[in-house]
Amino acid sequence: MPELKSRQVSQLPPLQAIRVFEAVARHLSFTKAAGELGMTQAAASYQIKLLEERVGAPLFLRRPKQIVLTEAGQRMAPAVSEAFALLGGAYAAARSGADGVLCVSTLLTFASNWLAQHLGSFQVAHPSLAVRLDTSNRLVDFAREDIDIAIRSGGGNWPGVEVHKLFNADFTPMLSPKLAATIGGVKEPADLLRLPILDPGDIWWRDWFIAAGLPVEELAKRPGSSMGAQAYEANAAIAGQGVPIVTAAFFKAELADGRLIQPFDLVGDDGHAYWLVYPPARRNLPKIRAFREWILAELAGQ
Amino acid sequence: MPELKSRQVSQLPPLQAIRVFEAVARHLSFTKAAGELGMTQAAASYQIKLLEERVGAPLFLRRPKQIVLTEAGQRMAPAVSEAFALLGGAYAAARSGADGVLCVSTLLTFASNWLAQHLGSFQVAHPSLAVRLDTSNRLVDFAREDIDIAIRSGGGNWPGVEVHKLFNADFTPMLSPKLAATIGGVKEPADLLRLPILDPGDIWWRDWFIAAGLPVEELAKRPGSSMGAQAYEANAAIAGQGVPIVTAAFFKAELADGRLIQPFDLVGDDGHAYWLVYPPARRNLPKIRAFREWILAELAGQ
DNA sequence: TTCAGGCATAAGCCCTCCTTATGGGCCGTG
DNA sequence: CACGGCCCATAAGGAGGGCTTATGCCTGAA
Repeated sequence: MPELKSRQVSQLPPLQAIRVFEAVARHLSFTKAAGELGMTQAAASYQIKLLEERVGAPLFLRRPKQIVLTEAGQRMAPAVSEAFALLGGAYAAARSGADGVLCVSTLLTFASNWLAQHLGSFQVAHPSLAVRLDTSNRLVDFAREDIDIAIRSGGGNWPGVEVHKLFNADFTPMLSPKLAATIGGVKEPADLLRLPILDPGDIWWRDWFIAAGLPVEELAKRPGSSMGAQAYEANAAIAGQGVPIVTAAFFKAELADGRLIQPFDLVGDDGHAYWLVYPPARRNLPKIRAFREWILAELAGQ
Repeated sequence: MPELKSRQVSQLPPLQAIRVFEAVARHLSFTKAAGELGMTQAAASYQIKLLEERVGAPLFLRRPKQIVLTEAGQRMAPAVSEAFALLGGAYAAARSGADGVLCVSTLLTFASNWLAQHLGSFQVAHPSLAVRLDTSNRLVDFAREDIDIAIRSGGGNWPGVEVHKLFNADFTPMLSPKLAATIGGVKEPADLLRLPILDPGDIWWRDWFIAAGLPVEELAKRPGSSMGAQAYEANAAIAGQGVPIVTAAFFKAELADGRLIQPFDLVGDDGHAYWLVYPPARRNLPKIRAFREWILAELAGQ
């Protein structure tokens, strides 16, 4: 469609040439403008000549020691400068805006069990970065939603995204030291049978009982009450209300300060893990890099 | 200077990509925008992807039946549209402005002897074209002065300009019929010796006297009074005050209506001529073309 | 007169950007 | 439910725009 093309071309000037014109008009010098634009004087000369032919009139008068704008050039220069200022502003705004807000899509579990406790340190480290959490269990599609980076749980084999493993979604019983003390300490798995089990219907309990050699039937006898989020169960555990089976990695802080204890090294593992994922194209964006490095360091450093 | 270049590039976006972005943002469709810009959908997709990588954030969310602007895209779109409107306006203004005013540099002689009588018909034929005359005898340099087209006298061999010969700068005596009648008509060159010679010091008289076989000494005896412009001498001649030697082509109208007569076919010619000149690059500009065609037709048609 | 600064021009090459071709996702309809 | 249409993404390939280097010209200053 050469016709359409030529029509369009005549409506709007060659942009590269216009950019050069703007610089030349500001400096009133081909050489200086070329320097500012990072190109040679010859290139600037070429572009101006091109533009003059398109406009149909000279834009500069070549005087010995300097150039001056022609009437046509004077008409064009102010508006062009303003347009470029606008363009530059918009671009910069989009760029910095892109750096200023980080949209994290995260699983509910991860948000309440881990991010809630740790995000503060990220904010402190990057005060200029506003974090917007988008909490849902959908598998976000970076092409369709305005999301920068996400936490997913699963096998880690998603196409078209860059992934970093955060930790395995393993599970093991946890309880408060006080509760353990009520039965003289928890020495072996069977001791758990003498304590309240939180959410005994959880599939994880079943797996763990099997791995630990405990009778699965015991679980069925217990009163079932699913709390949903691990954080709630953990709180109940801290309060001494019973023993949940949870992902230890979520509660490193509680383990560290003694509010909770992990009585056994035995952990269940269904092969799933938590992953940090983002589009490969944005791997090196400052905010992506900042979040990635922070979260990996945070997990490694504890 | 790769450093400078990359710095610059990061300050201002890739312009072609921005132009595509503007169209896409307006249509909210890659395909339609590509159509408007006279390129393929693939090209639009490519440019948007490029821009998104530069900005560091997606600008559009790809939804099934249509695309929508992301937050970053929304921030950018209005300013970008405005900037392009500005650019388009400035460009159009420069373009049309370039077509609206025609600067003609002309020799004093030509202006008063020919243009003054004829320019009116050009104005009538091109009412939207304003003509600005720049009258001087300098040899204008199109690179240094804001001139569109010029009339020059000389050999016609100037480098770097396009030339059209208007007519030879020949010369021959002219006089009013009444003055001729006072001596019973002018039949042969020698008859002129019985009449007043206007500006007898003019080199043209000398040349013509020699060509006509008249005694050159006669000229020296006459009272010298140079009037300068041929138009003044012609007026004096019409008033019957004497005989000037002038370029016949300037006075076709006077010859046609009988105010002046050219008694002899003998014309002097020093090889010079009047020429229309302009930069080759502007050969096809509407206003250049209009003036050229008009002046050539005007001279041919008489 | 020579030198320095600045623009124009020519030749040549690289890389951007566009095209064609193809595939995938989602929608509607028969 | 399958099929065709619409729209966008991607890959490969090619043309030409636009940059660089090299050189020349002009002018004003020393």
